[in-house]
Amino acid sequence: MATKLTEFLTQRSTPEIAASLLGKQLCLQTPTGMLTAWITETEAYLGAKDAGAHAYQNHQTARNQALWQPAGTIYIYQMRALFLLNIVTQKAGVPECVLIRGIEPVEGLDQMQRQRPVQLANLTNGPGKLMQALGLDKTLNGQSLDDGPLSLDLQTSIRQPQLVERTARIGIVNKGEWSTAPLRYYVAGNPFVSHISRRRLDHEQHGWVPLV
DNA sequence: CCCGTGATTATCT
DNA sequence: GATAATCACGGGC
Repeated sequence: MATKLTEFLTQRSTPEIAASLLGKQLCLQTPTGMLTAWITETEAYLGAKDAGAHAYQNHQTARNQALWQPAGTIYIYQMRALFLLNIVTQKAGVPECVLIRGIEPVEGLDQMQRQRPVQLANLTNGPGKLMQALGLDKTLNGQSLDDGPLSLDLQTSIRQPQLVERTARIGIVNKGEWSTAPLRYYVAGNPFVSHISRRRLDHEQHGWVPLV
């Protein structure tokens, strides 16, 4: 299983990995129950060459050490009172990662809504919002998805996007070509995606291929 | 002091 | 109701 995850996170480019993470299931074991959700929105960050990345020019600081760890390492950083979740890709020493920007709740929705008491439409459609709904802080920073309470399920309850949209990454400004590079991926029509028009939602299937 | 996110407010339909 | 514009926050450098 751990081998499968390592293969998934190292055998293709990080943009390809970011796109294929859509529909995979994120799982969190909590003292009061299991929380699971499908990934709906991701962004790829391409390490030393990427002016939008924390690891730009191999810039190492105390907070971003996790980026140089092996694939499957959890990288969580804080901004304001928010925590943002990234999954480290590629072999150790290559500081690339995928930012998780949106998830669709599957299991434990009631617990998520207690931990983030807002309307469902605003529960997990943003990188800081989803971490609050999951009840996570930066405790898991530097830990692995192979052990510990947070994991990635590549095999069960997987959904297939009908259409994956690509756009520039959110909030990367004045960074030249990196500001426009199409490194953000999301499930078209899914309501649990940030910065989307409510008018174009798929209210029936949420943008997933229907299960037969 | 700069930065991006989430919340609030304003404007249009 | 939906979308755009504006505000506040607080950690990192």
